[in-house]
Amino acid sequence: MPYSPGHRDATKATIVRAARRLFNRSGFDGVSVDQIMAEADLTRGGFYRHFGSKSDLYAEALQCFFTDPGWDSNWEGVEIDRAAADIGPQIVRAYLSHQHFEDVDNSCPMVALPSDVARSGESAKRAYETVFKAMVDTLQHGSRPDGHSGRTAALSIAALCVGGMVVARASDDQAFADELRNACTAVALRLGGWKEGRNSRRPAPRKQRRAKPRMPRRG
Amino acid sequence: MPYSPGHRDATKATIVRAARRLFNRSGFDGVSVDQIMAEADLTRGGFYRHFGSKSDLYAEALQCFFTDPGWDSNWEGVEIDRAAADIGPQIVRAYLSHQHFEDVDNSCPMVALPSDVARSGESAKRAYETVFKAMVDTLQHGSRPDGHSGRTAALSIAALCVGGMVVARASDDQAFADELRNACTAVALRLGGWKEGRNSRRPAPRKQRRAKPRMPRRG
DNA sequence: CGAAAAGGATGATCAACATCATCTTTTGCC
DNA sequence: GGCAAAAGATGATGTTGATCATCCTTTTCG
Repeated sequence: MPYSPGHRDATKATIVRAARRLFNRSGFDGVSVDQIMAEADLTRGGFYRHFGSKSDLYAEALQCFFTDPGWDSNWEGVEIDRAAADIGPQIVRAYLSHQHFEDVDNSCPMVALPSDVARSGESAKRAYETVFKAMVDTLQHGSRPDGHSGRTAALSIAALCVGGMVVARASDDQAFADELRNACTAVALRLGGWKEGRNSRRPAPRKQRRAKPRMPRRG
Repeated sequence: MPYSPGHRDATKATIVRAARRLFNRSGFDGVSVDQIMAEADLTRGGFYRHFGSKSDLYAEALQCFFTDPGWDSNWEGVEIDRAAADIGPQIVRAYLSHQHFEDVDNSCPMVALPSDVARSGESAKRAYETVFKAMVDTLQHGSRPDGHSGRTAALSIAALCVGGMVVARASDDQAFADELRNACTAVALRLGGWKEGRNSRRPAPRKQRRAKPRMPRRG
C-alpha cells in the first residue's frame, strides 16, 4: 500500500477546490483540464485517475457552504454561524453581500454557474438542485415558524438571493448592481419576517453581526 | 446598388435571431460561427461582413421582449398586451410560465445566459443590464402607485422572476422546478400588490397545490 | 535495501473553431 | 443584355482541448 490512505482523497479534494475556483471564474467550457490540474499544482497526467471525465469533476465542484461541511472559503469579513438562531437573516445578508459579489473565485457556484448547469447533464443539475434545496431548508428552519407559508417564503427568499446576485454579476453598472443587491436584501429579510414592514425606510441593512472566532481563513 | 436596401438588415436580423436561439441553447462557447450561419441558412462566409466578431453578435443577441419591439417569439399560449393596465401581473405570469420554462430556444436571454454574460465583456453586460432595467421599469409603471416602495418592489420582482427561472432551469427534478416557479409567482404577485396578501381575511383562494412526491434520491 | 503498486508526467491523437483571404453569385441600374 | 458592387461561399491557417496509452517517481512494507 504505497502512499498513505488519505493521500488520494486529499489530492482529489485539492483538485475539486481548484476546479471550483476556475469554473466559477470561466465556466465549464472556459477551463481546460490542464488549467485545473495546474491550479492544483499537478499536471494533466493524473486527472483521469480521479475522475472519469471533466463533467464528473464538474458535478463535484458545485458544492457550496450549504452542503459542504468543509467549506472554508467564507466571503471575507462575512461570518456565518450555522447554529445561531438568526441563521436566516445571516444567510441573506452574507449571500447578497458585497464580498460575495466581488469574490467570484470563492463564490457559491449557484451564482457563478447557473446557465452552465442548465445546459449540462443530469449529474450537474442534480448537484445544483441539492445545494439549492439545502439553502431552502436552512432558510425555512431559520424562519419563524408561521406554518404553511414557510416553504413558499423560503423558496422565494432563496430565489431572490440567487437571482439578485446573478443579475448583479451580469450587469455592467456597479451602482445599479449595488442598488439591486440592497433591494433584494431588504425584500428577502421582510419575506422572512426578519425586518420591519415596508414602511421602515432605513438606508441600508448595514447591521453586521460580530464574528464569532471561527477557524482562520486560509492565507 | 445591387441587392435591395433592406436586404442587408433583414439578413442581419436573421442571423441575430438564429444566434439567439443557439446561444440560448448552448451558450456562447458552445456555439460556433459556422453553426449560427447554418441555422440562418447561410454559410460562414458572410459573417464578418455583418459583425466584427462573435462577441459583437453576442451583445446584439441578448435583446428580449422588453427591449426588442420586433420580438415575436412569445412563449406559446402566453400573450402579453403591452398596453394593458395589468401589464405587471401579466409579465410575472408569462415570465414564470411553464411555456417559458420549456421553450429554451425562444427564452429570454436573461434566463438562459446570465453566467455567460457575467464572464463576458462590457458590451454584453451592458446589453444584459439594459434589458433588465427595461423589465424593472415596465414592472414599476405597471405596479400600483403606492409610492416609494415601487422601485424596490420592481427590482425584487424582476430578480425573483429571473432568479426563479434560472434555478428552475438548473434543476433536475421537474416537480421541484414547478414548485419553485409557483412559489416565486405567488410571492412576486404579492410584492406587486396584484394578489391578496397572506393576511387577507377572505377565504384563501382555491389555488390548491398538491404535494408531489419527492423524487428518489439518487435518481 | 529492493520490489510492488499507486500516483504523477509526457507525448500523441483526433477533432473543433475563430478568423481571414479569395473566389463566385446575385441584383439593381443603364 | 451587361456591368460593378454587394453578398455569399469555400478553403486555409494556426491554435486549442479532451482523452488516453505509456513511461517515470514516489512511498510503504517485507
